[in-house]
Amino acid sequence: MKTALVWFRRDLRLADNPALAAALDAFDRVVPIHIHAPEEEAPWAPGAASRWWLHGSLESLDKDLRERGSALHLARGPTLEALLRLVEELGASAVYWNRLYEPAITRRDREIKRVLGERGVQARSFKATLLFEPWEVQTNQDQPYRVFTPFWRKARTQLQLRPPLPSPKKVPSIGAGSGLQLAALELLPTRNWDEGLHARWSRGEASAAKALSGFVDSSLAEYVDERDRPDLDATSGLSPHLHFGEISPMQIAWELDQRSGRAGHAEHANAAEGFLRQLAWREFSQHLLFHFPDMPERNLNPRFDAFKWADDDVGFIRRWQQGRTGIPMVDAGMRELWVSGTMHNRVRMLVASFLTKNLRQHWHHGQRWFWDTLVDADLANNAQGWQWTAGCGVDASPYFRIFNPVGQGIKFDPQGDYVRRWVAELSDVPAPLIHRPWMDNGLLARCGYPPPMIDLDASRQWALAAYKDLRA
DNA sequence: TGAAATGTTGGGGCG
DNA sequence: ACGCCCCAACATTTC
Repeated sequence: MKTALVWFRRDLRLADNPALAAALDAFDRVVPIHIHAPEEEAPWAPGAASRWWLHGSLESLDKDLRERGSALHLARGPTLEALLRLVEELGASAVYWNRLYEPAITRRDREIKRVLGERGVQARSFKATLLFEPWEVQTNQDQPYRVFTPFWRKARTQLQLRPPLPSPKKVPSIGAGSGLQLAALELLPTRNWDEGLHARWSRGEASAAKALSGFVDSSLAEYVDERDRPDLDATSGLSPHLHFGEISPMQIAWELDQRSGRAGHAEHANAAEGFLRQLAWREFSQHLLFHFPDMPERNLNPRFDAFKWADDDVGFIRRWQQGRTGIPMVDAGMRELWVSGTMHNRVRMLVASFLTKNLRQHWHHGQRWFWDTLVDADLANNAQGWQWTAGCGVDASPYFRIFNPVGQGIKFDPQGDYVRRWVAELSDVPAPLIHRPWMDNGLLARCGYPPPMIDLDASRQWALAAYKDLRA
């Protein structure tokens, strides 16, 4: 009897899982394992919202495995020691896993591969998490890309769709005794702040598939036109599912292609292409992080190191975090984040612009808050997004691009429904005033809503001046 | 994946 | 009919 371990990390699905499929092909017994070792990802160990998601996703995977005659074996790190112990205990001759690309993880996994190899244990990793591995897309001079559009132009020509691997009907396993209980990982909050998360999200592979089909059925056709509208339900909501690998980008790309091909309408194809382009941002972020591993810590554009941030202002940062800035669109976004663990992408850009430009607080503060509160917190996406808005990234928004949260509100939340949904104090304010309630004398006091913590126009001028300094 | 300031154009009111 | 002005709409420039 030949036994393999399949080491689940952020590929918490059974369908389209190349490591699992390959192990099932080649071995008599396959033991699915997950090793809890957050300290190995320091300083970017998963935040609170991510841990909440992980709990549910592991629970779901375990249930799906049990329906197939197996179960998820949980262990605690250090990962290498846990793997060696399990290999020994189970008499396994191989460990299979799907690749991740973050610096701390690639470093660790390379070492694990080396040690397993030395001990005569076959260690194989697979491509599963991305459409393009970071080294697969290169300029004609064999360099990594730094700008999204040329990256995508090149990658698009290389995209080879394939049908997703089917979910195995059975996972022949053996009891891998003495595993940990999920509760022992202590992933869930001790204080009860996760009601909003439960209300918004269903975790696990089946929920991910449902989110995809729901999106494709009801929103894809309008995606290009409506994806910037936080007041509408126009986005896919797939990002946390993707982050934890409950669904693969290939499953999504394949489904999009099937639908647009079948429908045969140009607009369907156009919508599918638009969504694929958004998926490509995720690929691009991973590409950048792989080639520029200090992206989460350091400005990709070193000229920006000289930028004069305002002194850290804990009071400012806290008001931003709590959604008490007095700017309705900013507060709506920050409260949506706190309550539901997510924020509409356009609003992410706008609150980030507000923190880094109007308040001129270092982008690290925003990055860290998002890291802890987003259920889709992803090292590459998060770092790339913050560097983009702050203007210090390689393909960054130019320094003078400062969002006006009032203008953004009027444009993308025209009736104010988004603000009313998240900012209870403003629930009775009519559309013309909703994005600038301070224009009506006495309205703020009646609503119990704070005045703007900062003058938008003056702080804009201030930021422009600071950024101009940098250029000189 | 801006916003505001400035420039240009063209239609309509009006003497 | 014509020129003039106003101004909205759009385009371009600048930060």
